[in-house]
Amino acid sequence: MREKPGSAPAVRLKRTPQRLAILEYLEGNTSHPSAEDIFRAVSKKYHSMSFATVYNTLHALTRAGALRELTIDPERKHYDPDTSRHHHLICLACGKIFDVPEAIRVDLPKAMAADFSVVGSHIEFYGHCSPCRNKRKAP
Amino acid sequence: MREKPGSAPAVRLKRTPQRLAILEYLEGNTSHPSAEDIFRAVSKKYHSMSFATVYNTLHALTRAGALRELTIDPERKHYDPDTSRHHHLICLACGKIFDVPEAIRVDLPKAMAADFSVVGSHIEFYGHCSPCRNKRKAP
DNA sequence: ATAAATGCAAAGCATTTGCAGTAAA
DNA sequence: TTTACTGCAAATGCTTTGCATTTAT
Repeated sequence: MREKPGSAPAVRLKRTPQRLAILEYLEGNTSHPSAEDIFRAVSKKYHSMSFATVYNTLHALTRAGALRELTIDPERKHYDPDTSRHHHLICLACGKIFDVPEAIRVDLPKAMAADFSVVGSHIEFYGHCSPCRNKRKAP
Repeated sequence: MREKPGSAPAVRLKRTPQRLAILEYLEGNTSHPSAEDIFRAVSKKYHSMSFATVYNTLHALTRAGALRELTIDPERKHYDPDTSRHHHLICLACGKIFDVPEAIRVDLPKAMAADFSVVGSHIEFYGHCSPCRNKRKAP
């Protein structure tokens, strides 16, 4: 089961320095970091940072609709500060996640459209990015 | 990082009764069970069944290309015995996963097509199945 | 003041692994 | 007989939680 979008509770979020640091790291970040990536990056400036705070902030931001949780990598969750409709490409060699601007509009086949109300969709592309493709050719 | 498809090792699989029971349960199953679902179902007949064996079998079948691991549910993996190209729909209310026959062919935007070689793609639809829609109206 | 956030450690789950015994081949 | 599989238990890794303390409002 997953979090229902649009059900942001009316909680006032406190602007703590830890949260601001996480927000700053996330701002415009297109690397789709995991919680650990975020923890490591922010810890450099903030030695007292804890995982609990990272997860707490991530959840708060997700609930507030400012962040999107990605369930692409079977090993761990990744976080995307870009909440606009777009898709992703995962390199099978290096594991990096890339943005794919939505230009593609997908619809349910007519036969199913009557039985489901679709709220959103997400495409995952699997393939190889050029650095990894080149590594293959010249090892 | 994820398992590269098509790299099935040349290991001879043994047809143990446990594996056959798991295979039988999976055969034609469209419920997209989790490892625990499978464990519970097969345990009824097979009291000695262990999780290690379930996971072991699941990996073996996945490596052999007879099974597809789904990374849709953030909580746990689900398994799909249908390895043909198709997509999925997840009900946001009940969490059930439904098959969406591929009829939709998606391509990378031209701008990216030069930088990636795409091996496959998978669409996840989010919405509500009719039972859940009806429950909403009449609670 | 007061409600929420932090940080630590412990707990929770899903999944993996080591290994001795067991059973296909 | 050889090689793989089973099942148990312990270990791992990501994520969550409880709680006393601190901090933003």
